Amino acid sequence: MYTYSHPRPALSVDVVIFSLRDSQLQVLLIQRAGEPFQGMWALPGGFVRMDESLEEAASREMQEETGLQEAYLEQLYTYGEPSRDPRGRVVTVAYFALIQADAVFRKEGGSDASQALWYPINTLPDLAFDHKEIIHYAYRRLRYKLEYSAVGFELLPTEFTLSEIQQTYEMILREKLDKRNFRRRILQAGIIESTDRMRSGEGRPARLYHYREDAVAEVKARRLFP
Amino acid sequence: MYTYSHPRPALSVDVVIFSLRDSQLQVLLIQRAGEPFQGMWALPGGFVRMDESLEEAASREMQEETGLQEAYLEQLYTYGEPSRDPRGRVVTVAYFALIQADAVFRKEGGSDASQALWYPINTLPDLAFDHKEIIHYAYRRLRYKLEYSAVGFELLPTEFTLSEIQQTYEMILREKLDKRNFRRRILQAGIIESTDRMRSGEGRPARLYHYREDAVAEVKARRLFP
DNA sequence: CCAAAAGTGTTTGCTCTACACCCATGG
DNA sequence: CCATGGGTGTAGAGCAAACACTTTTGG
Repeated sequence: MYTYSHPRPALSVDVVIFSLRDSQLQVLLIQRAGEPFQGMWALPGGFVRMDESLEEAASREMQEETGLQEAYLEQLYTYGEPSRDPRGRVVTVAYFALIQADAVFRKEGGSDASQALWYPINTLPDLAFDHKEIIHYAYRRLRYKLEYSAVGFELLPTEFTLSEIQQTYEMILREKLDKRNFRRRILQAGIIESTDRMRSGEGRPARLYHYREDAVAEVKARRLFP
Repeated sequence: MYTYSHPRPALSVDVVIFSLRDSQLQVLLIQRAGEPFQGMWALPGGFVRMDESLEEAASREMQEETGLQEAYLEQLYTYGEPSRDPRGRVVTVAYFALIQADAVFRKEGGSDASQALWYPINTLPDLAFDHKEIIHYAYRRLRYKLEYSAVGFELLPTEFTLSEIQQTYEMILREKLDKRNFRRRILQAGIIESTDRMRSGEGRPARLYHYREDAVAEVKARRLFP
């Protein structure tokens, strides 16, 4: 069943890196230096090395582009259409990553990227390969997970106000939420704790909260047939 | 960024094939003919060919083992730990498949499998590679999807009674469901239609229903923060 | 004192859950 | 006529949604 000498597809990882920047959900893209799709934008990614796991490869690519090692990282889907890369067979394992808004970010791209830039999810440029499809799927998964898990906190700094969480949710879900219901729910869920610190800005200062690492925030989906 | 001459992992697909047999959820396994793990049981699978997509490869493997081409097939996860295959680097894309209970089944295994057998999900034998982990993840996903989608119908014959659906759900979820609530929900969901046919067995004959192909049965998960 | 954002409860409707008896058929 | 599984409705509890005003600070 398993043999050793046969033609093999190349195997790469691509990472959809999300972050909140300028009050928008943005994706990190790099501009392609060479052919094909020269000058077009693409997801950070590269080939999987023989001695690293897929997750390590994704983490390494992210580190190379952003300087960040610690982030929420989740495998998304594996794309393997024979025609997805014009140069030959390349199968890619896509990951999606969430970066905290206050994380340090190394501006200049990694070794092999000519340029790295953040793009708002709603105004993406033309993308190389099937990367547009990958990003849209990642965005769909993010919205979906937001509804039944606490993944949204991965995008926030370690301390945040209730209004900031709500804005995050509104931004990603693209809908307005009721302030009182939102606060009641999130507090009842027991996944955040209030600190004794406040943040001053315009208007009345807001209490700062932080995410409870030990929180079990998975919520059972409503069953079709319970 | 992309180059062409570099060592590449081998790429395979493995398929977790579920079916209801003898009123139990069962998985199709093959017995390994050669080393490593000779004589142990494993998932049907094999290498991806250069000219086929991943889904085509999974479908082909399923066809070789079961004789079935038409089935529900969904990509599950890609496993790529460098040490998962003792012979070298093999990355595998796992799929899960659901086969209707009344589907014709070619008993003898395919070309390279010495033997193929159905095992109840609760009494699996020792498994080669990381296949136990893969099956458990597939089972978890199946249970999960059952709760918010109509995927359960993929396991049923084209016509079925309400009791049969309920038994299917109870079997997979491993819990007893209330008959009246179950029936009300499934009928209100509008994903099945009654026929004018009945099935006689012991006791009062039961009305037969069939699945509406055009049904939109995804149910919004209960939101943590709506 | 005014602008800006933070913070706070209650009512109403709907959905989920629990629960028990009669019906139709075959032997 | 009896055993077997099929089929049916309702009341109570808990959850989700809608909704507006007061509080605190900085300028």
